[in-house]
Amino acid sequence: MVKIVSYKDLVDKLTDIFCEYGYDGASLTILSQNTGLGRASLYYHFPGGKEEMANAVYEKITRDFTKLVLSPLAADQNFHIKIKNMLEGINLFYNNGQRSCLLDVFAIGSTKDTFHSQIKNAALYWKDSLVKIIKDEGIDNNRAILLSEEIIISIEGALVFARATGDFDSFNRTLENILQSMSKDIVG
Amino acid sequence: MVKIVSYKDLVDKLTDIFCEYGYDGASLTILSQNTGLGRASLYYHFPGGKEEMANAVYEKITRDFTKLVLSPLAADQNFHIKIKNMLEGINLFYNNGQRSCLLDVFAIGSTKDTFHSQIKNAALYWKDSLVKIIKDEGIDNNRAILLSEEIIISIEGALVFARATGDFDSFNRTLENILQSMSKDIVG
DNA sequence: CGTATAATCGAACGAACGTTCTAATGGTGG
DNA sequence: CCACCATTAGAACGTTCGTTCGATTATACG
Repeated sequence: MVKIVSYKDLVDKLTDIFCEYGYDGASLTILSQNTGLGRASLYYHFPGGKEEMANAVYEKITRDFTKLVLSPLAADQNFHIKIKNMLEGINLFYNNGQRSCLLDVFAIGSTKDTFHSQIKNAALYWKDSLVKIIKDEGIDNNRAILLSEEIIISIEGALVFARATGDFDSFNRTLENILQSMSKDIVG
Repeated sequence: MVKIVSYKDLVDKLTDIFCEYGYDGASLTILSQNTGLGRASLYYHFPGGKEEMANAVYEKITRDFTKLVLSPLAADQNFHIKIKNMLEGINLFYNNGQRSCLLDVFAIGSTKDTFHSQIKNAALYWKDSLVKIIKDEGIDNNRAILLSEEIIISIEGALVFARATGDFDSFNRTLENILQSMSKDIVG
């Protein structure tokens, strides 16, 4: 277990806890025990309580996703590099498929109403970013949309499958498949 | 809102509630209000309390999934009919993609430990069933495994994407794509 | 070194939790 | 019509929830 020595470490740890127990399942007792901080200490860092902790975690996730997944797509590089970097970002973001719960945690339970529109926007922005760079390769709009959705669907599905079966290799295989099929679809 | 007049209706309603709030988020107050039954009445039908309610819901889901998705794959029909029937079963089971939370609910929070091995077994059995009928079409083992995983991953990913974006048409499109790509992969 | 402030903690709060109790209904067969 | 049992429900149970309090310990700076 990683010792918590900074605010960043604390948010990281909270992320893990919320992923494991869900927002509603992560009681203050659990949060206290798993962080190693007393209940009151958690309230020192997050005066808004559990809700503020969830916000901090979600903001961190959003920052990471933007940095690791979205920004590579907007970089000034050729198509294959952009896709490749995005997939590597996905792998980092989801920790080789072992952190597949990041979205589900906020999409279910008490946090659903709070974050649903944000999750929706993120998903659509991700899709639009893909559509854009695929169209830049000369693919027509409708087909670019379909390909973009297929990419996202494959990634999200691979996460679900990996978590359900415990077979995390399949996640990496899926990412490789996406890269290869993109080569065929775009170049060939 | 559908009036509850039978035990089956009750379990159906509980399924919806658990899907919306998650297991930990679905308090007895919520369960009571949304079913229209008093707290004690719920305990009359489920003496084991909330845990027994979750078990009943999970058993119902398992029965439905077996009937709608798995059994078509074991039927005595040709390959395309089997895949087609399975996809139609998926569409019924997930209610056109609008009930995408069925697994997540039990995969997160307090119910995780209880149901994880069962979910894993179901996923692997689904995959094995697909591998079997694909191999029967003359496809070698490794490729059959990859195709089977791709099918499941596409379905699960489409559910996640549809829920995130609210675009449930994409779910049906994905199911159609699977059917078409299967035609190409197997026949062609 | 002393002091201000950052950070910690266990104890205790009211509210909400899952559960159980006791009593009142509803319909069905004698 | 009555007796019976399936089914209902509100009130109260002890427990745990998220939150706050009061006070103690570390850290940093003049």
